[in-house]
Amino acid sequence: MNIADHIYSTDSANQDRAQAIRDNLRDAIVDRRLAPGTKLSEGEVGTLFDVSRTVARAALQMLSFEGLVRTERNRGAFVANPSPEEARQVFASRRLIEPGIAIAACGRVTSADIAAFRAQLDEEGRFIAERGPTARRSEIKASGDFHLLLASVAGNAILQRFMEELVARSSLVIALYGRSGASACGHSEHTEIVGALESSDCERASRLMLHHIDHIEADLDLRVRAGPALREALNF
Amino acid sequence: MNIADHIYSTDSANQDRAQAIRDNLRDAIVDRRLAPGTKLSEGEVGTLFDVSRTVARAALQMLSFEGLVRTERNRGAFVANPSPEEARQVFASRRLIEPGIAIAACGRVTSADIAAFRAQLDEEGRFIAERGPTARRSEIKASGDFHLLLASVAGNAILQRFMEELVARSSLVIALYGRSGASACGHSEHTEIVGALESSDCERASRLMLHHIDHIEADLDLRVRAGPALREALNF
DNA sequence: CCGAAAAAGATTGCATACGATTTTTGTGCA
DNA sequence: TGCACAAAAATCGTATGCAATCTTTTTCGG
Repeated sequence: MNIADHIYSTDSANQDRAQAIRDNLRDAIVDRRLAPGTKLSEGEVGTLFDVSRTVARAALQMLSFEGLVRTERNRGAFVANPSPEEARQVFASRRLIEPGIAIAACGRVTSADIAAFRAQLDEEGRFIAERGPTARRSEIKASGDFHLLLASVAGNAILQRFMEELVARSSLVIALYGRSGASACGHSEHTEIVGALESSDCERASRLMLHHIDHIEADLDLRVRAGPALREALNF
Repeated sequence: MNIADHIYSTDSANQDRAQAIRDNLRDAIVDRRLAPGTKLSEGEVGTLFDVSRTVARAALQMLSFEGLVRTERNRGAFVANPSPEEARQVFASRRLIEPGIAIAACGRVTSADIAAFRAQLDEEGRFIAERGPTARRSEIKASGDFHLLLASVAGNAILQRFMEELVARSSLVIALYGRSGASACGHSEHTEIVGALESSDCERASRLMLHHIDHIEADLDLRVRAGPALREALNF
């Protein structure tokens, strides 16, 4: 049994190893342990997870589909470095989809779901209270998980997958363009949304979600700067 | 210039052959030249397109991500056979997304776009007038292309890709569960939507789109039947 | 000393090879 | 004939090898 197996046996009984590697890399990207622009060479990924380039390549292809890595022919794969325009499109998509997801979830939410939401909110709160970069990462991830939980409650597998992609890309965007930690604010908004769900006020849940997304995007600084392009050119 | 060109010209010149094979297979699936449940073996696809299994496998993996192909470990890839529940989710997703796309497109549409829409509608009309299964296939494809054209006008690459997936899956669903050819009706609705776009009546365009999707779904017979499961069991 | 061309090294794209698993075919027995 | 079981064929999952392409280093002329 190799290292990778040891790590991921608990994670999930994924059909193939490529998917497990994909999940792991995605977490690393979303957590910002892998900075935008970082090169992900097939060989390196392969040796890191103790698989051949074939499998590593498949994992990178999956991430490329999700928009988390960008591949250039004969050059390789890099952690995506979304432009301000892409960032705007991500949030435009979320503004379009998530209020509807909130309504759908509101119509199907059970008491067990509410309990799951409460647990999720608690975890979020814990990470916000903590200090340090690790807690910060966990906080971003937990914030995204709230939206994914909502999507799963909505009961539409297709929309759920779309949301997974949008949340992951949002994490990248926030990492790149986030100005402050308006996270506490985000947390209170999450709490409000759960409250609306609990009282079956679907219209309110939808409206709160829309405002929430607006607030997240308002915290971004999407002005074009030379920074990212330069860093990109220097292959950093 | 067809829709596919329209979509991918902006994206990038096709990176590799796998993508070309993917496009080809997708067309075949959407056109129903490949029936749901058909086995797509890596070797067969490879020899058919004169590439190695490696490349064929990559193409099948892409289709699997789009939901057009279902892969089973150690068994292979099959053209997707969406269940009635999946069909409902596809249309629920479209009801959520496409009215918003119509509004976005309405706010950005140019006279050149209108001309493209007119050409698209003309082509649709031609296929409807013709008889025979080939025209029928082209008609379904043209109908989908209308929605993809609208998505491209909306100017959001992420939503555009979501729509590509949803339209492709819709074609599968219609092929499986379509009752009649309410296509003429669909055509007239497309015409109306273009009219709304032309007069910049965004609210109306959005409303017409929602009704249009409802009409398409209303033409489906989503009752569960033994048929597909049996055919599936027989590996046909 | 600096810049450009050339060689060396690294990395990707793709094909092929081989073990593992599944499916099909063939055979013996009731 | 019909069924269980084993051999054979087909197919998949994965590793590895080679050519093409890109990147880096070295070398040489100015």
